[in-house]
Amino acid sequence: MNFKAPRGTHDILPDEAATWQWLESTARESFRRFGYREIRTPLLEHLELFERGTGETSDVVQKEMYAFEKSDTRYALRPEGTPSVVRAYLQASLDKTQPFQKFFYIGPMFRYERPQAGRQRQFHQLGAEVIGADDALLDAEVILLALQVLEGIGLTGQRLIVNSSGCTTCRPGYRDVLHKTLEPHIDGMCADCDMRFKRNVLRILDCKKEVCRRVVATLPKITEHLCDACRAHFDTVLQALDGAGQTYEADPYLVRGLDYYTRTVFEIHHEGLGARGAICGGGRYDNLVETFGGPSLGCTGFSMGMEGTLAVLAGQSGEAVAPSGPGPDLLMVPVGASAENQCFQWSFSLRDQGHYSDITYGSKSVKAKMRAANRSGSIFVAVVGDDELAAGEIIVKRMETGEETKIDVRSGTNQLAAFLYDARTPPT
RNA sequence: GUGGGCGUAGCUCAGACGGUUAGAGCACCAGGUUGUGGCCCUGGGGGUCGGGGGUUCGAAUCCCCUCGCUCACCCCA
Repeated sequence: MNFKAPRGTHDILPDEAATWQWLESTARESFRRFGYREIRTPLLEHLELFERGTGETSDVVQKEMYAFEKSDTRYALRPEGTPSVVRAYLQASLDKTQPFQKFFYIGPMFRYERPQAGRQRQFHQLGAEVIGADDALLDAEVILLALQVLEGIGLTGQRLIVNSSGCTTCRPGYRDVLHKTLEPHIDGMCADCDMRFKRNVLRILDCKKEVCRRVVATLPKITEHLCDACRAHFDTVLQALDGAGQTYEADPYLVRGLDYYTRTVFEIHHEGLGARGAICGGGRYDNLVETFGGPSLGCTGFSMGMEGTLAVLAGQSGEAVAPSGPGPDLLMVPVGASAENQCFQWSFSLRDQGHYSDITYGSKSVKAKMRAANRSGSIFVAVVGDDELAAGEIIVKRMETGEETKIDVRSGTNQLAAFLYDARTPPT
């Protein structure tokens, strides 16, 4: 083999594609029930969209983007979906015509990282975005929606973690408090935290090193420093989750990596996903529309990693999660060139009449073709040679029982089609 | 970008104090049935032992380099 798929990318072969389609259709049904409509945006965007949207200080933008220049224009393969959705919303002037929108998307994203469990360079996300309202209930809605998708595919054992990250009014104050409280301890903490102390103190909160965790445990919590509006917003979210009977863990040290988050943030974790526990994350981002030159509009949403979700599900159920597709209704095994041509035509005609019909190809023995027919999962198989052509009738064999039925084909496939139709219609 | 583990047939793996022609199971193909599947029997194809270099009379096996996969860190879905 001369070529391999690039590192961090992989093929989804037909057997596996069935599982993906099943995940997608299950998610689509959840989106439909919640009133979210699909949006499809380009995989290719202007680099600046993510620099300003996702945030110049985020690692995603700083070192993980597939960026390139063509004819003096800088492009990037999208590393996430949210900025594109907001851009599309504004570009279509929806803020002026129908400002409240619920979107969902499903598709590939690209980040240049070292692959590991549940993480690829081309990976797939499904997600939802609500633009145009600041109701706390919508935060609860997208959380419940994300959980609904996971329930829909039968996943169990997921944990919901929620927090508020404040807003432009109260977060700066909390940041100062953290700086002051951490100052005396920072020397004893890890090198990464030393960096975070200078660049983005909040990140220190979710450092996993034992030394740092001990210090973090003594730090003031953001929930104690929220402004009144953020406090009330967060309480409403939690009450809505309570009301829906949804359990959660309020973790005051939950921090998210993208710059645009305000107020509600959440993650859904699952222990089946190795070290990185989050299969889904999201929250509110009330400043992004304005950042892109639009009006001040509240937004909230989530995105879910599909590779990770399927990996966790596969681990849970042991093996394949979706059945492979059914075989043909009728598979014809032609013997000889004229039979092959006739079977080809009959098969084409049967398809026209709504049946999944096919013929075996290749110059193999009948025995070999029957083996292949058996593997294909065909309900009926018919061996067709000169005798059948001369008699004008073929013998279809029900593979499961071996039962054989003669069918007249002198006037084409009508009787054959009717037989196949009856065979799959349960008797009344 | 950093660190650990692993690379032998399509798959799962044996073979490792260096020693004939590198094996098994599964899968695949063919025959046993001149035109009938599954089960069974028999046979067959398929490997530059990830790649390159070195040590040696001799390397899948020892040494060095390299590539790939994988897990973890960073970060994140």
